[in-house]
Amino acid sequence: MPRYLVTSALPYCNGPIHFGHVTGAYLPADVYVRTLRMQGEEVLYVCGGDEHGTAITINAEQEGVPYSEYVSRWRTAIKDTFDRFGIRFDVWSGTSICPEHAATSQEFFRRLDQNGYLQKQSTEQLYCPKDKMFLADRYILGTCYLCGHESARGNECPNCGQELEPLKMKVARCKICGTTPEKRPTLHWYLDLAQLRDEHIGAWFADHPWKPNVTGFIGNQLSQIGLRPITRDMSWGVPVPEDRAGGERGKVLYVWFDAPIGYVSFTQEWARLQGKPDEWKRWWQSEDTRLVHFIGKDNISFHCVIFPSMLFGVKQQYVLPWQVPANEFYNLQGGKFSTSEKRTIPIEDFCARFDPEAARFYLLASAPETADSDWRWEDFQACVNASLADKIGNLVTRILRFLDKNYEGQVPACDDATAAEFERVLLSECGPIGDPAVFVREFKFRRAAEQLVANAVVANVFVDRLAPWTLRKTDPARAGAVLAICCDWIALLARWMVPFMPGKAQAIWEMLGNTGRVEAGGWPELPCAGRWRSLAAGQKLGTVSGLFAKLDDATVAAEVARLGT
RNA sequence: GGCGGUGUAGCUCAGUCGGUAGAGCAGCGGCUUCAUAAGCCGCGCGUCGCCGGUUCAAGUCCGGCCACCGCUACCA
Repeated sequence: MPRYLVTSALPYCNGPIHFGHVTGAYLPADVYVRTLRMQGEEVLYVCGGDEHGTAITINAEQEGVPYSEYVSRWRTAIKDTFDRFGIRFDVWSGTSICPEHAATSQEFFRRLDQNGYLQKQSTEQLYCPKDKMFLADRYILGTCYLCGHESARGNECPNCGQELEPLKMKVARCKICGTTPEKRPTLHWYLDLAQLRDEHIGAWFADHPWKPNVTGFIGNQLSQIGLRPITRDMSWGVPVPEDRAGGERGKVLYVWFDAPIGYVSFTQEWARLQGKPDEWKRWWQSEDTRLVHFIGKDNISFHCVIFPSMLFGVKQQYVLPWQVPANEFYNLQGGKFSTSEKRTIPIEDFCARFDPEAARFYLLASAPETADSDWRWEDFQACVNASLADKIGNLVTRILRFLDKNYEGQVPACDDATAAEFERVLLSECGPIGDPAVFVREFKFRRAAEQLVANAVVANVFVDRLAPWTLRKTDPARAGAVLAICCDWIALLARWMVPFMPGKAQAIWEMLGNTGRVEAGGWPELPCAGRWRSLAAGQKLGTVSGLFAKLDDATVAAEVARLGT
């Protein structure tokens, strides 16, 4: 029996996340996890903040707050977004706060070094004598040697857009104090990716059935990889372990190296909190584990080449990724999401005026699974109004309100013979019924969302055919039986809905008069005659209310106008 | 420059191993009235970006071209 270790890309704690992140790496993972859980699979869902690196130190310094405080603030803000959208991890930590993280990252470094996969090289870098530190690219200002622009950043000129080499920069100066830096040699460690590729990773990648966009993205990158630096001169990060540092000081692991190790260290933290400190090994060092990384396309190289190389290189029986369902990019109304340029949808503001569960559904239905895609407000409106409110929501209210008015708010009786007759109609003549979980397991969330709506339509077709509002006048018992079947179908729908819209699913469950959690009964199999109904005749229905609020044209137009396009 | 992606009905997109082009939305017509004026049924010959090639047969493989976009910076 396999167990599923699911991760979502560790969000970089340097700013808010937006819908693109949510639909790219977090929401699909949450749906996947919820679905597998209901199907009885053993699943662990791991995530947390990626909290080192110079982008963070520079921004924290500009704000004049300690690094730890800066990342803590963003870690909290990002987690708040996940909470609002019902994305639930089994463990949520951060690379700068997880007690296990530094030691585990150092252990990776140590093992890779001992196994001969690291090389040391000395290079010239710019050093600020006043601040007594080597300057990372982003800490260097200077005159662009290509166009003469006077305040080019160390690695890129904002004027001519060219990439720059810091050492060639004219009139360079330290971004912190303005002092002219000097060149000094510095020693760094490099990961020998070519060796790891030739030993195992190349063949492993080639043999694996990846999503087409993953295979395409990696392309011939494997043939070009070589040494990749894994240390930097700075203070914010995991220190190079003393026993391997050879007297070198002030070196930390490069942020890209320690970040994915967070998946491991966060699992260790989770295990300790469970009171079973060795339990993490069962997840990471077992052949039965299926490791699934949900990421965006910019992270494909890391999760399909570099991190697997690290996992393999330590030679500790770590499992390598089983699937990497990478998504493409998600745009906003035809343009990129850009927080700095206000081309975004502020999460808190959105949640105050719209339904986050409806957004969950739309984000999944429009996810960039095979190509870049867009949040379009008009599409969101159509999705909410037509699919959610009219097809699903209205199905629930039309049936339950009818029962409230004419059947004392109870689930009517339906004898076996009548049930068999109606089941034949419902299951074979009212449209294509499908199991959304089949698509979820294939990482086809758009199709899964479509199938969910299609399954609701089946009941609309059924009730239209049998027309209980007419039938009731001549044969109220038979009309009641039609509605009883509909109630059972709605219960089934609620269970299928859980991974997509957990709150709505629970609401429907309770409107049917059920108690407890809707997911408690597990995942429903595709219904087959005589074996799918769950409600007892005479069950008292709960309070019926509308599930989805519709969006009017003016509201949508206002949102589009706010984007200024 | 290099790498990659996309180009299929008005719109958004599916099209697995090559074998007579599909869905949803919008639009048009009809039925129905239980329901958030909701529901159901019917209606789609579109040069599958362009040119050429392979093949009995190509949206689906190969070559070239055009258009738009992204990446080449640890920001999904």
